[in-house]
Amino acid sequence: MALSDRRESILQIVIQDYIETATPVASRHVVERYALPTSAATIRHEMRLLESEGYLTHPHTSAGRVPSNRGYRHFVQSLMGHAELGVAEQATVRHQFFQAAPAVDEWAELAANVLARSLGLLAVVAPPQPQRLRVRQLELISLNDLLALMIVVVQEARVIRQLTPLPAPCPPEQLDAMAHRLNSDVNGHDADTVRTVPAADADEQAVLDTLARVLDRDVERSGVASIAGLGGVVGQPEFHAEPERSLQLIDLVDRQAITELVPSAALETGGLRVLIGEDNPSDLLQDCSLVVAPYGAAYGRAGYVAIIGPTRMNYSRSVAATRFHSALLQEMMDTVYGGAA
Amino acid sequence: MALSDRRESILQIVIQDYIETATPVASRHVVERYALPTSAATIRHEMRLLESEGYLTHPHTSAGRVPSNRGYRHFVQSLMGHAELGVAEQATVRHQFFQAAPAVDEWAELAANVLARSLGLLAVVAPPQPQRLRVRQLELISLNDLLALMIVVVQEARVIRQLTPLPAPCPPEQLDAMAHRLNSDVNGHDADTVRTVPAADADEQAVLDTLARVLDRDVERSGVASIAGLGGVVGQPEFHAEPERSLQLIDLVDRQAITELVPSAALETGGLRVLIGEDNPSDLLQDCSLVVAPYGAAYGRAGYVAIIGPTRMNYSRSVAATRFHSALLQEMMDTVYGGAA
DNA sequence: AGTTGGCACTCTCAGCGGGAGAGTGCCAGC
DNA sequence: GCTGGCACTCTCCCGCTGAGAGTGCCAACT
Repeated sequence: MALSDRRESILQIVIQDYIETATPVASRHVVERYALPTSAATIRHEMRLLESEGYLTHPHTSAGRVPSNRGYRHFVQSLMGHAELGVAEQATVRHQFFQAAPAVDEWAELAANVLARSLGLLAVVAPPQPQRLRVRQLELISLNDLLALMIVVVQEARVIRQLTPLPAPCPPEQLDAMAHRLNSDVNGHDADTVRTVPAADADEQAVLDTLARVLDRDVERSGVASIAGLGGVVGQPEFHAEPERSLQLIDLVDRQAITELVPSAALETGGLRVLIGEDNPSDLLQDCSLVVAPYGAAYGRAGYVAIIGPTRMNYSRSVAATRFHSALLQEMMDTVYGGAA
Repeated sequence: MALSDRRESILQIVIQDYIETATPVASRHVVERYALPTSAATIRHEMRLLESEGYLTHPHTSAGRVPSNRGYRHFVQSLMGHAELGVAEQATVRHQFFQAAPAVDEWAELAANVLARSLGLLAVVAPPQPQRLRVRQLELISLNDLLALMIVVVQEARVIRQLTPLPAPCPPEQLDAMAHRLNSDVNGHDADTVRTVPAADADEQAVLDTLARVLDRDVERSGVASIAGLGGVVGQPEFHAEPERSLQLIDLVDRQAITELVPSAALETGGLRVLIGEDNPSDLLQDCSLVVAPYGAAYGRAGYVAIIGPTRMNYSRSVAATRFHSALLQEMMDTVYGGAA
């Protein structure tokens, strides 16, 4: 059902006020602060109707109004408009990114930090996860006759290091020769192909085995997300009241488990999504909202930029920042790895 | 002053009981639980004397005894004995480490996680920070004619990636040739020496400049510590009571600022140290204890393994685990990088 | 029909007081 | 030097109360 213009603007005022103050907003407060040309009684009447339609709630009889999840949802869809980050802020962030080392996971780390700081909420940024890694260059460094350090540069711009035990003693020069020989055999190949390369001796076999194993292992590892802003989010008043809630969240972050709560469903749609309260798949985020946007789908399983906070978060800023960062990460990946993909 | 044997054993019982239960320990509780051959009144008398000597305190008149910082200090120095990790646990941890990628910072990450999990406290592990980085191999990958990706493998077993803009257009084959040419010039050199290498053209100059810059920058970056176990430590009862305290700590962790609170003074002595309560240099850790052990001093500024928790932590386990992990990290560095240092 | 002032009603929150419980401190006797 | 007994003190929990904040509704007004 459609809301009258006045009712919509009252809803908007209530939500924005509540987002700002975190206290239930009273009718009198609304007319005074926003200098409305009506009396408190009228606002009260409208609020009552908004409540009966499910947009607002009431913690208890003698408290002001609080937006319901439905209210937030309407706000996000129709009321909030399309905010963008300020040009100055955009420029600052861009600058930081181009200064950083050009590794997707370091970008993710940086993005999480910047987002967390600027929004005061929890930010989770995961790099895209390639389906497979292909060897670009293999180097073997002799530590002693029975132990070598393997360094693999892969086309997907990661570098992997791994210790390899050598079954038969192998002096440095021999190891160099082996690396040189193997390089042409494995160049451009992924784990499965590496497994089909024939080995000249036991040491070569050991090296090839290790190589195939780390190529598989690092596919997993490259999807690891960066998390920042825990301090900001547990400092929010909603967590202040309920310590168990904060503990759950802290534990989730500490164990890196929030990563699994960013629903893959949200990523399949391909665009930015806002999940409010019970939209959220996990019970642990029941009173929280999630803003998430994917990026880099061309480089494997898509990465994402996500913001998690209380349902009373600043959606406008969160959405703008999330959109900007996901686009920026996409752009940077295209610039740096676009040719190689 | 020396304590009588009985008084010492009572002190030990009180401390161990308090560490376990986190509740003030009463005289009657002591005689019952530990089946002492004396009456509660006697214990009470002894406790009173221990209190007058400063080893115990009293939250209020009708509460049991709680160890004072002095009490903990005495416990750590004289009462606790020399605990070691169980052989099975040692073997498990060792195994995990040799499975992992052989990069100091990943070891640090792993150590922090293992420690945090096994102790339920906050663990901070910093890798040693080399004074300078020396180039082992330089690779340049052409992204487009004006942008290259530089990959530098340094002798200190780190790999650095950085974008480099090229002032003059440079096709891929030309870039490969440049990398090949430069490799012999920079091999084994640090930032300062790289700056003295003459450049053949503007592009080479740009590459060399970038190289010198990232060598300097990554010296900083390589000292970054890993932190784990926040969930465990704020779940401790002492934090439950005071939410502001937890918030401060969470914020410290979130901003990576605890790293600066592990006092460098504690590292200069060269061995394991236990700092209890006001021993601690920072006000923010006033009610906390810190167990810290350095390692890898041969590889630059020493790294460290640190445990942070409430003063009521299990010192015996913490010290044993810290000692074991610092020794293990030392050993692993010697095995893997010992030759190169 | 929409708006407004007024007023009763409801619910929270902070502060107060008292009773139960836990432990100590001390004393007198062994 | 040890012990049982007992008074004393302090916390914690419970229920109560009064103030304050806001609403809901009604009757009157435009």
